[in-house]
Amino acid sequence: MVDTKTKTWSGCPIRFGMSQFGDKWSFLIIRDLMFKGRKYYHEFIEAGEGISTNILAVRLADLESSGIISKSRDPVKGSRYIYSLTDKGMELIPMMMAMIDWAEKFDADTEVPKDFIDKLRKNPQKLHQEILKGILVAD
Amino acid sequence: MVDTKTKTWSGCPIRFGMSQFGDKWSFLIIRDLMFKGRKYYHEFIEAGEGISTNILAVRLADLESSGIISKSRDPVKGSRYIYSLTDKGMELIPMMMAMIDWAEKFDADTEVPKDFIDKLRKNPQKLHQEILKGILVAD
DNA sequence: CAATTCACTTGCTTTTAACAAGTTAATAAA
DNA sequence: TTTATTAACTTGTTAAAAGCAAGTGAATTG
Repeated sequence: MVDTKTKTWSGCPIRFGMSQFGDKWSFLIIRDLMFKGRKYYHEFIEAGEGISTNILAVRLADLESSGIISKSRDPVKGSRYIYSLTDKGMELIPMMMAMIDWAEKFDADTEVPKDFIDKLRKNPQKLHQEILKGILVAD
Repeated sequence: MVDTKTKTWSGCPIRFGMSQFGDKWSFLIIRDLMFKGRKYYHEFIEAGEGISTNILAVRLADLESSGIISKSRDPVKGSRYIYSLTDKGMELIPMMMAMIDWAEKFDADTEVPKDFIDKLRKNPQKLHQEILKGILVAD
């Protein structure tokens, strides 16, 4: 995506957000990095959402050029890369938590672990910190 | 959009959110309704983002069928409709506020009124209430 | 050093969005 | 009481993006 048209494409914060991560696949990649512990290309593919390889490559490149994620060689296995959220990406945690909170209210089929939702509603800042520290237990 | 494929398309809250409002135009329409006081078809067109009429019609219909917005005849001028956020739509306020907060931090060009940002950071619940009551002064 | 794994890239088909023009329903003006 | 006008869409066509399948090239393992 990364919309380059729309005159200057700035001024409005929502428009800015959309220009940086405003599509389904970007959200799902950020979710994987933020909550699911996924960090490799093949893990995003295998997440089962059905993203195609070319689209994943473009989204990862876009998110990287937006400074939301960063890419580095895996020191353990040099043939692969590790993707991770930058500070800028991590600062999307509150927005993602708000979205999870909303979805849990309105979708009966949404399966968020109970203690995650409890923590989210009782002590969001603590949950935020846990996610930052990577203590979060992946569901 | 409204993705009907993806086996059951439920379980994950982020995926659910994406299925209901997960594209640029939906976000911008919600923004217009939530913060800009726009409520007519022509106002969304004239918002200047460049949405085309057919896409706007589809997005409005999708958001309505998701229960995020509702549509009714304008009592003053019966030839037009009024679109408004439902309670479900209003509950997206925290998510939108989190997004605005984020964008303001990372986009130098984002122009959010200072008192809006101040309120957002000092007393988000009060701001939330003001938006609900429609007291919000459009920028 | 041959084979394999991982991370893409390329080419083609299908779907979605953008653009322009036309249609319909409800007032407002003549 | 036609006639025009405004508002809200539809429809048809073109352009762009996504989905799919197969191929490529750099590491690393056997």
